[in-house]
Amino acid sequence: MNYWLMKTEPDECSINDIAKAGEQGVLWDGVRNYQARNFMREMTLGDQVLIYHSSCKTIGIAGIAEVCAAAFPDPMQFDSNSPYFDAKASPEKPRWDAIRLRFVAKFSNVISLEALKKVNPLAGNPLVKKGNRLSVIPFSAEEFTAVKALND
DNA sequence: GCCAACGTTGGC
DNA sequence: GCCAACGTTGGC
Repeated sequence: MNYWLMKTEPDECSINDIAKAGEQGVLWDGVRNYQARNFMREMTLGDQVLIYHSSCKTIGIAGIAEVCAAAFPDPMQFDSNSPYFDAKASPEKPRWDAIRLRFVAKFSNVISLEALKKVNPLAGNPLVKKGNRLSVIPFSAEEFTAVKALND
């Protein structure tokens, strides 16, 4: 079992949207960063994922989801009508991956970035570093537990 | 809306 | 392989 954090703009896909998707979960596509993609390829079924709302009014971790489909080629890279289209990708040589995420829990309150910066095990985590742009971040069990504890 | 930080691209 | 230019991210 691995732990991760994934960023999303809640206008695009919020923790509520994931909850509404039910058992089959949501398609997590559009990741166009190699480091983030490589992390997605390491994900296995049942991995726990903290859902982080960015670029919005209430920034922070909103809940937990789990991986319900491991990495597969992101269909949007082949769709010339999609903003995620990549002319350099082909079905024979896909470049980008997607996963699926299923709802696990919504926190009673969004755990704010300000609060996260005060969590000891998170010191040094890219999430709380200025200028960080990584949208998929691996978490240790200790980091995950410390975040989850803030919801209790 | 601003702007610092960052990743990617492309000329050389 | 370097690095300037550019586009994007993301907090404020």
